[in-house]
Amino acid sequence: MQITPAELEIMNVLWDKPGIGASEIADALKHDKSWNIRTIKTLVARLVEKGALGTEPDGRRYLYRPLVKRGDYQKKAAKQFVDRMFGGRAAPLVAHLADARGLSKDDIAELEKLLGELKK
Amino acid sequence: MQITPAELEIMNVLWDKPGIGASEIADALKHDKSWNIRTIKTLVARLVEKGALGTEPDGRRYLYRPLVKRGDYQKKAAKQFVDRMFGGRAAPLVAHLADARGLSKDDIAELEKLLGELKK
DNA sequence: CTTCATTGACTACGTGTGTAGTCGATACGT
DNA sequence: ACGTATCGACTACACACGTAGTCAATGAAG
Repeated sequence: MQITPAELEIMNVLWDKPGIGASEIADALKHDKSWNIRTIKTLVARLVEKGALGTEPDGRRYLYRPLVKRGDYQKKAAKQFVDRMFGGRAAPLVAHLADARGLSKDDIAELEKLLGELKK
Repeated sequence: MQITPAELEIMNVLWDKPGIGASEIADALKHDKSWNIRTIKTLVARLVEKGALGTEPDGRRYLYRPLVKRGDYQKKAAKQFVDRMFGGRAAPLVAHLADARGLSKDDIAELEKLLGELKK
């Protein structure tokens, strides 16, 4: 189930707020993206075709809802990315994120907690 | 500087062994990928066009060498990926990797060391 | 009821990407 | 010297992707 970057924007909206129609998706994206409603509908249609979204009739329109869980997709994508870019090693990835100031103090604290749990 | 997944395979070979020609790249990839030498040459040509690879004549052929440092590219790609998939938060990414068994004991130890340094 | 907006279905189109073929020049084996 | 393998340059082509237009039906607003 390949989801492209543009499609992912749609998925993110629907993961946050499942069961809305195309125009509501457009509203949710209006501030970050300046996508034509047509563009959004095309992306949604492709996601339905791919099986990433399910439809539910609501009058003369559809409501959409993710069929893929956000966490599942993230997990798969993360593994793929690390495999491709870092030969499967996670540590260098984290090092780079730190270096790119991608890690806040909170992140670091969270990671420490995580590692504590993993060691058990 | 956009590098596609297929192109990245080429870059990985050249980051490991800079200054080789197209046929040596083909040799290095022969076991994992079954790419026609033409395909490899096309990918290499595109990378040269993009400025990701430099050329150096060697008789009637070229030797290639990365103009982009592996670490720099990894860092940029990592940041992009985390932004897109996790809204910039690294911790959930690491959690997913752990869950996908993408983290070995060594990784965990390495990450702990890393976090120790980051806290300073 | 007429007009206008909105909807899903279908179509379009430039660029990117994976995968490779053609061609003319040249090096290499015999 | 001659055929063959190989090189770089150029070309090809299908499918993916971002971006949007057309069309016929339908619903909403006046």
